[in-house]
Amino acid sequence: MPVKLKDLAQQLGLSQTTVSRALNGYPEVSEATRDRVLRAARRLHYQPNARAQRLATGRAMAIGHVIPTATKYALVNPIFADFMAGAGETYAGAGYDLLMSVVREEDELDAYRQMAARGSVDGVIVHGPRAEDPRIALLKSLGLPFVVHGRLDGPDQSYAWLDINNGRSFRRAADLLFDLGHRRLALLNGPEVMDFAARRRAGYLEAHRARAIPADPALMLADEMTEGFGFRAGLELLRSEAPPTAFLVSSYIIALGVRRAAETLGLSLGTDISLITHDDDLSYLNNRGEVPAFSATRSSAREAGRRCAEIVIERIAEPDSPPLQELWETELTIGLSTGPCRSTDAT
Amino acid sequence: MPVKLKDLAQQLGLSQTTVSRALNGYPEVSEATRDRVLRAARRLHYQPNARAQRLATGRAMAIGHVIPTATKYALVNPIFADFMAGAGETYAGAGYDLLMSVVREEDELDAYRQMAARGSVDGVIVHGPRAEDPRIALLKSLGLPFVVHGRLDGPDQSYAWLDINNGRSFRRAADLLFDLGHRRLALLNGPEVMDFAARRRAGYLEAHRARAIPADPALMLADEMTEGFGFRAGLELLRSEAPPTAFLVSSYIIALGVRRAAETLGLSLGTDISLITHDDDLSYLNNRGEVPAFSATRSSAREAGRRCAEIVIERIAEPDSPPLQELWETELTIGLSTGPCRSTDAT
DNA sequence: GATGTTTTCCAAAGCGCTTTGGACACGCGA
DNA sequence: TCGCGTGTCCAAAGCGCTTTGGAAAACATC
Repeated sequence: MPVKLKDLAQQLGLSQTTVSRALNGYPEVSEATRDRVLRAARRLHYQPNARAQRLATGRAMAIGHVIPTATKYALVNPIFADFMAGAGETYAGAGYDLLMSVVREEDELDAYRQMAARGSVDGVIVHGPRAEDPRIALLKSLGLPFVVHGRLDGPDQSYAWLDINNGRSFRRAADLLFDLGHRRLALLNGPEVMDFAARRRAGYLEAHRARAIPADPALMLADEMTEGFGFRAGLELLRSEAPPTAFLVSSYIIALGVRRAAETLGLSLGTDISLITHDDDLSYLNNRGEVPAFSATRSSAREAGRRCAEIVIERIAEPDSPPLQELWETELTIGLSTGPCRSTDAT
Repeated sequence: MPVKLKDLAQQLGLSQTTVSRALNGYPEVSEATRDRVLRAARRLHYQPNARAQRLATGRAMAIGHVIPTATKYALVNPIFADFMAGAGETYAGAGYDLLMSVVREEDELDAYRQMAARGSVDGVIVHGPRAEDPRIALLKSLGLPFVVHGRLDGPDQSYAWLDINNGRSFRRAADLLFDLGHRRLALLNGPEVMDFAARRRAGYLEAHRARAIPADPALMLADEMTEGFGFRAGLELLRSEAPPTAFLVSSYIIALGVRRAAETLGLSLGTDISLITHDDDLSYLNNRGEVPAFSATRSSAREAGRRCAEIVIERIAEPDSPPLQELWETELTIGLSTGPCRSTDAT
């Protein structure tokens, strides 16, 4: 039987009011009694009942993350764990809980509605925005504070988001490959209904346009970001009539597949062909070290999680403040997977 | 302003009691009025306030997952996302929320204590049990229903767990490699303070003992299950005086690193050297298809998540029932990474 | 028709906190 | 002395549900 506020008050010969105020740092209580209260609370291992607190304050002290358990565009992807870990750290520090709701894709919007109606969270983080994503409008109409990890074009641009500069990131990566003499760059992208993938493609195309190099549609593939996709696509492209000399890929996992394909064909990354991947700096795919295995556009998913959590907490505190929007640049780091173009017909 | 029970009752000209009972399926209400109530609830989009419900019922309707944000033995590993997705599906179906708490490793036990004391969850799932794990004893003393994903030896064996047969799994894999003529098997394991890793090592050793083949300590490595570990260890072992002809590795991610090492040295998996990995059947590392890339001991992390969630929900419903313990066998599936031993000195 | 029994509903008391609207004591200046 | 602010504290009224302990009505039994 846990000790409750009433018990504590009784022990101290004080009212619940005073004890509550003492614990919550209100000024209407003398330092002497506050001290007494805190001391007793510690001694009796008093922990306020979360359920009661939430009802009384009308706040859930929780942030929601809705994860569609999709067959397509699965969010159950490698960056997810790191992002959540980052967000979770911030929540813990701020006294918030992290509520994760895994739902079928078609129930996704309902999940948000329900969170709002039932009051089980004070705010949410929106993952993986897609083109024409209905979630922003919904959340606005629900009045539920939120922040988007990523962003999206659309008529209404007044919402909080945190994104990396996907366009510039891939533009720069493509530029680098061009500078190395490559002319035929394959793009292995994530599903291009996802906003981030669309922007990366745009950056890739922009780099071509800037140099008046035609972009070959046959070199631009998009699919789920699995190792298998990288392998199959890599194999197919490298065996084709006019193979690419370099790859620009959207995820480390895809890159691993491409490397397998290359090595299956006896080609070596960094010498025979070049590759630059986006790298979410995941804890279990460490691409650091003196010389990283892959040249990469790097941005930490974990750091993004941390910051998104901060932003949503700020928005809960001040829902009417102008929405924060942060665009992070990525680091373009050179690793072992890039080198000058060797192909004879490249020049 | 959301519609609440009181409003609904007023609208219907009924008491809150009756409406509540009608909604919650109690028998003390006629079918006619129940129907009327449900209809009105739907029409007015009534959603019971979760906070109030939790306080009134004394149940949190949430399951906790404590994730230590460790530098060592990080749980932020690839299987995590899939496991959570599986568990989340079950929770959603049963009306439970998933509460995730990311804490510093030294605060881990406190996180459980707090969950129990504050009543923010009804039960927890314990991840990644380690040797002499204090969590089981703690949770028992807290009276918080729980299930362990994995298991561990210890004096008190009466707790619920779900584990794969790590010992037999690696025993069988080693046997297969022996049958293929290999005699020097490298073991690239996870940190052996983790129970699963210790059992895999035991299985590996048992296979050696059964054939009276000495196990070379130089071939047995354990570390964080990263791609980098696989690469470095693979490189080092393959370059050594007496290299292994086959690898037994604890994670797909490690296996990817070993493959990189092998191919860096111009060796090909399945012909020059063999490899069997444990495969958690992760959605983004699909090792299926007609012939999988890796021979593997396979068991779905997602399925495990689903089942663990079911078990913990059962335990919440009946805390005094005898604890369920499930030991799953893995599938030993043959892929492209295994073949007969070619080494001349193998026979 | 009187007496149980069952069905159907309700008023009110929680759940364990926070917060409102005083009450009381004390010190201060007028 | 009075009045007034100020610093401390408290009783009680929420928060929005569930649940207890009836009461009234409807039905069955003799």
